[in-house]
Amino acid sequence: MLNFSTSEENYLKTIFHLQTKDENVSTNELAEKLKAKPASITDMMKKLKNRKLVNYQPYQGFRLTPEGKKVALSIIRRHRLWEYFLAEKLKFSWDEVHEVAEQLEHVSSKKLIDKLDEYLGSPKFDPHGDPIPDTNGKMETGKQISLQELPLNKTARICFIANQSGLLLEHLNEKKINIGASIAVKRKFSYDDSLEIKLDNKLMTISDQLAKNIFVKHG
Amino acid sequence: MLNFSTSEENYLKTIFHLQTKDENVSTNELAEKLKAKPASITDMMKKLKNRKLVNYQPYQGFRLTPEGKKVALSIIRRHRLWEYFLAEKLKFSWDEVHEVAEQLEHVSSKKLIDKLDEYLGSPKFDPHGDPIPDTNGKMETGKQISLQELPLNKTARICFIANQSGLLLEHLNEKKINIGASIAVKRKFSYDDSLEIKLDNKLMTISDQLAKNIFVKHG
DNA sequence: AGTATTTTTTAGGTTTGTCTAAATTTATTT
DNA sequence: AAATAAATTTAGACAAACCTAAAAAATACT
Repeated sequence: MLNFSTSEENYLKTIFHLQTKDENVSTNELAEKLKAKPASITDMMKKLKNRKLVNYQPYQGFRLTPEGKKVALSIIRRHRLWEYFLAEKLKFSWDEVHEVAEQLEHVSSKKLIDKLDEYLGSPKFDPHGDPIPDTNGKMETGKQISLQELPLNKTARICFIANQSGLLLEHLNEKKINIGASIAVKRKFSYDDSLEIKLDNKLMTISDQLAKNIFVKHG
Repeated sequence: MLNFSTSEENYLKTIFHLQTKDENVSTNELAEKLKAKPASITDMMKKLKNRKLVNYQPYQGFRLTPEGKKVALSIIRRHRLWEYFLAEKLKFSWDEVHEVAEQLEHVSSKKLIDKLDEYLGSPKFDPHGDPIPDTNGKMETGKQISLQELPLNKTARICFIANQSGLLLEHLNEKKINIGASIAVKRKFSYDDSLEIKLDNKLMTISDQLAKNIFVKHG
């Protein structure tokens, strides 16, 4: 894979996040996300079109080519792996990791990212619950959310426990709450944000604190 | 501390490495180190002089101001901490770390570096044996000498391995001779210049060839 | 000291990525 | 379908960081 400038990488990454199945990304849309002027977007689109990273026809918006998507995914991979590293190893809080990862993601060394991934144990989700693409750009579908964010009566699967302290794990064990289990939220009590959940056809109540550390995926 | 461009940071860092107590750095000297043309150096010196980071008089060479030195040391700190991280945690070999650290050193987040330092246990030497400056730019100053030059019974710390070949590293590994270890020379055999050394309270004999490649610092 | 050589600087140009302002195309409204 | 508004592109400019070639200063050499 060739080398790209920080600017090009940011454009590709942002287009990836903006584009949907059927709709092209518009110049103004991208300009706003990147905090740049529309004229700058047009300039860059011409360049990226030349490099065959986007499909672009004047006045018609643009989208990534398969090659462009591949590059975007590798940047997103770097970003999310660094976020994971910052949170997990350096103990950054979840809301501080993004800014620093924005810089780290542009360090281009395949070997660095592969070794970082290995060192971290090939995590599948970053600290915001977003899936981390693998070397081939493949990743889990859907976003990981905390149990607290799960809408009422939506069935989901437990896939990750954050902030793994001994006490928390012990508590989960006692309540027989395990990774992989099917779970749904039946009631939310606004007084203390505790939840009534349904697990293995059994109802129980869990605290806000606990719910925030249980991550689930739809489906 | 203000923010500097990658280019400015590379200039400051390189001037720091080139300047000596009494001699200014010359335009050509810096041009060669940075693989740039002399004209580019002059351009940048004007800019850095404006920012009061170097003392520069046309045709007279230049050197860092105290402020410039402070910035240079913080870049060197970042570089060496990342080198340590790459070698120690990601298991890069000593000769691969520099190139990647050249990129990582320009990620500017005070918090990142402080947390990285803490995570690594505030190491004092990087994988090449060079001292790592602390937050205030202070670092170990002792002069590096080869083990062959170390006086009898003086305790010293291993800080640098020269001429690192795979064989040498393997050999050191086998003898459990590591950077940072405390070491002293007990006897010198003039027949073949081999040494009897004390390492971790154990006596062993090493060849002249090996001793010449091990660098230590007093203290 | 006067000339030749080396070093350094100046002048002007290039590339990348940005901008503003004007022109153009597309979309919306009456 | 015109007229108006919005979105997009073009044209031209600018800053950073580099370059080449020519000029100027410092140094070295008879």
